Amino acid sequence: MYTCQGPAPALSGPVRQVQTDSKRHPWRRYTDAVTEHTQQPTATSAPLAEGRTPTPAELPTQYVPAEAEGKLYERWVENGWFEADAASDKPPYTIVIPPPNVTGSLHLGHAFQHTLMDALTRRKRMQGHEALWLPGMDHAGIATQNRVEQQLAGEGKSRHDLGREAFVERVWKWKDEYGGRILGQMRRLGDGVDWSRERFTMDEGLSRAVQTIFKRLYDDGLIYRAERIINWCPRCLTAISDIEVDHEERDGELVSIRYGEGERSIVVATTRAETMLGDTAVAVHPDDERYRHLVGTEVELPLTGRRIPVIADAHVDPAFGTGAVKVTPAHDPNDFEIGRRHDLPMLTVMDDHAVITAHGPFQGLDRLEARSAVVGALREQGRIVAEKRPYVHAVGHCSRCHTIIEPRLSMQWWVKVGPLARAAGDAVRDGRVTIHPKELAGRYFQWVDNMHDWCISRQLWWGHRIPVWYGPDGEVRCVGPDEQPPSGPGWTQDTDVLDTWFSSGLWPFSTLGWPDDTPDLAKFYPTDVLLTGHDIIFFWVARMMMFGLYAMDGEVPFRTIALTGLVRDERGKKMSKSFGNVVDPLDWMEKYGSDAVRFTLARGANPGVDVPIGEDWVQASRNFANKIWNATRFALLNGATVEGPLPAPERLGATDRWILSRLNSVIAEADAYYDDYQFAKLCDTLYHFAWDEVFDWYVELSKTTFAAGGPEAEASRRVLGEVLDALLRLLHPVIPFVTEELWTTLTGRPSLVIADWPGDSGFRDRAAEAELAAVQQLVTEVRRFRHDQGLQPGQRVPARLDLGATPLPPHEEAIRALLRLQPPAGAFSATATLDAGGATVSLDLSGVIDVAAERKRLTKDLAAAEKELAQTAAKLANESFLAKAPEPVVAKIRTRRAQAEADIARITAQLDRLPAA
RNA sequence: GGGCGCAUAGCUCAGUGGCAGAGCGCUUGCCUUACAAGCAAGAUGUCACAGGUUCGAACCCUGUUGCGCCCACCA
Repeated sequence: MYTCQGPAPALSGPVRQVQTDSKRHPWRRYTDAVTEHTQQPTATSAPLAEGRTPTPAELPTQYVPAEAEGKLYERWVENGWFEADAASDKPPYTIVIPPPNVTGSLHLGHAFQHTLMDALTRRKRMQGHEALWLPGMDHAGIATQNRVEQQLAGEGKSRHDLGREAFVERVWKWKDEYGGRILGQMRRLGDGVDWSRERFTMDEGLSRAVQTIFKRLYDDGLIYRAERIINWCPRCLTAISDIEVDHEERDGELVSIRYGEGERSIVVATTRAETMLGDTAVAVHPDDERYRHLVGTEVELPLTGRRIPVIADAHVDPAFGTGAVKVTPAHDPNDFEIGRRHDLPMLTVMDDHAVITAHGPFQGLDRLEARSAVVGALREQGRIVAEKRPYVHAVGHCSRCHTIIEPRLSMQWWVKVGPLARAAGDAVRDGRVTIHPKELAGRYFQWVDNMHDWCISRQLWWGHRIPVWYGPDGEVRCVGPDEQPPSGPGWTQDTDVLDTWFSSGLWPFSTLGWPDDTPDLAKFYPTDVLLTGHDIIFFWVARMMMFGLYAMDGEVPFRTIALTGLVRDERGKKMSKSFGNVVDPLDWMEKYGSDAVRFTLARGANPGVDVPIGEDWVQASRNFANKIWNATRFALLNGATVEGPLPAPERLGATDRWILSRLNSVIAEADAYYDDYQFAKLCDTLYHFAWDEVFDWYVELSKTTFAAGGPEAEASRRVLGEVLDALLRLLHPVIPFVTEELWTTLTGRPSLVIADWPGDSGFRDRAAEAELAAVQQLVTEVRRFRHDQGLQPGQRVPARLDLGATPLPPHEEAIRALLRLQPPAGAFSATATLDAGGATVSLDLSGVIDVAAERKRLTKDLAAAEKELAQTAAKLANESFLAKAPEPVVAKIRTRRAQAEADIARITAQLDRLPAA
């Protein structure tokens, strides 16, 4: 008998006013009314009085997630169950959250990754680990600065009107007001993060970590300042790193220009004609016979009146274009290298805004205006040799604002990545860090093995300012966090800030208190899993590896890198604003519950593969949650219990032994899938076990057991309680809300969050499994027959069961109940007899049997069985097969042949027994 | 230019030598007292194409075609 014990919350949700008068309320209207009702829940059930058995009318038949979820989450947080204890002697399990941008809001990609991280930490917590999932946000340099600048623009101001200090203050104010919306959304999603440890990349501790590592790298010669060609965004007005440039194939125009005159002229090709204003040489390949006579001479650079040398450099590809290249060292990375090798002047002809600064008619023109103006002027002079022709080439764009990048000579700060990247590569190569799925390891190596030095300075105001001071006599001093910056006349700090990924690269240890030797750092570093999208392997993952290994004396930042795909729409299309297929997960969470969104995402999570999601699928997940709800409701109404020891197998019927055997197998499978980050298979396994085996078969069978009463029913109540208890525990990491709501009611215990993870007891009962398979086979066969014969599901049919020498006799009552068979009363005339697994079921259909339909059906089955027999027999007659195939395979084929033979005999017998039409 | 991946039911995807699967969708019947957000029964496939290896290929190999992604300083 169910009694409500302890402080568990009662089931909540609206009571559906069950309308039973089907005459006044036709069926269709009834379901519509239900839908409407659940979308706008009004009534809620009062908590059940303690110790009273709920009646069906009191328990809502539909789960309303929106009501339960917020309340449950607050309870978890208030009880401090997500807070990790560094002093605990439990083994640690740590995940740091990929810090979302402070400007961001929760999208399906976050919901997806957060679901998986939450599932991992919740399970580990249940398994007895000191589980820490550490939350926080990234200050997101450019993105945030842009946002606030936009706001200022609305007021007709620019950041320069405010000045640096006031602007940064304004960004902080913005952050306090609008930033971090995503944190509230994470609560809605159910993220079990430790809010007491929330961090921000610009908070005091993390800023100190940034300064510390900068100083250390600087002192080690791994950070330096140099003038190089960098990627310059003329809109953001800052340098950006190579990976912040998106290359897109664009139709450009390749124009050929003649430099010099007559014999001594040379034709070059370019897509950026305006850069010719900064040309300081023409380069040809050293072995190119066509131009050998020109090397060492000078040609006139049109429009400028300058003369520039023709030089030989092996970089030039003689097969491309004319084989001659104009060299603009200040505006092209290759040309810069050529210029360095040949000691050419570096002539800058554009300013920060990509406006021409070179004296002459083009001064003041934007680069694109200048491009056509320059081509026009050249054409007037007859310098355009061939008409410009279309040419597809990759053009770099700013990943933030999509402006075309201008390569530009500039003094910037750099990280020398060589030694750091080598260590980062080795850590994966020698297995100290595992990349999952392993197919994506190649992408990681491709990056760390070929990485160029990293430009880390940004000409922004929002971010960690570079801790370097310049003295009046050209001194450069890098200042550590505990040092006084130099003061006195002429000393100024570098005005640049650091790339936002510099601070996020420290995330796994800076959040734990580094550079201090904190208990958190000792307990929780290295972290266990880094779970993130494969799109930020280079931006973030590789950099954390480099910095982690460097700062933590070679200790890896995480042991496993679990890479996820991107979330797509239900047609597998990328979600984007321009397609109009972007979904706000909050909408779905309100409509179907967080559990439904979480389960759908987890169910699609094949490692490293993109995840499609559609509203229909979320609905299906909601249905699953509701199914669990109702199954538990059934259990409660029938006195399922988790109290007392599980009865010994000898005291249990085959049905109970079967489900316990299956449960333990499923626990083992679930554990394997969790450990391997196979969330899709995990969810599928639990879904089918729960729905197909427990709900559709076990629950149905247990109705008969309960009806019979006695000690077996009593034992069965305990087993049903056990199975549901374990199932709810297994599902809790993925769908924490509905499981919590049900489990606390079922068990009377405080919370699944702090409950134990179920273990595989090792109990298996193959005999019981086979027995129940036979029950299912028989029931399915007779159901099929009933359906084919057009019998109403509820129609009772007199029948005799001859269960013969099968293990089925103990299940006779259950079989009768499932098949709506009643014992024949009085005269019985068998009009149809079915065989399954050695048992026969004879039905009295009082002459209503549709013989033709059944004959057709059986004939079809017979043909299938005969085909199977022919195939298996042929195989077993094949000498080569017998000689070479492994024994289990041969045995399997033999079994199949035997089965086919038995089927043929059975079907033939049934056909023979069919009355004449 | 270099590299990686994919092609299986109407849709989205599992399956990786031994009986072709799941979810959603579809068809038929059903108010069956836990659940119509449900139950029962059912249909649906040139496993992209062409060769090869093998007793046996959706799976391994070669090629073809069509998609997708990542990297890239050839003007």
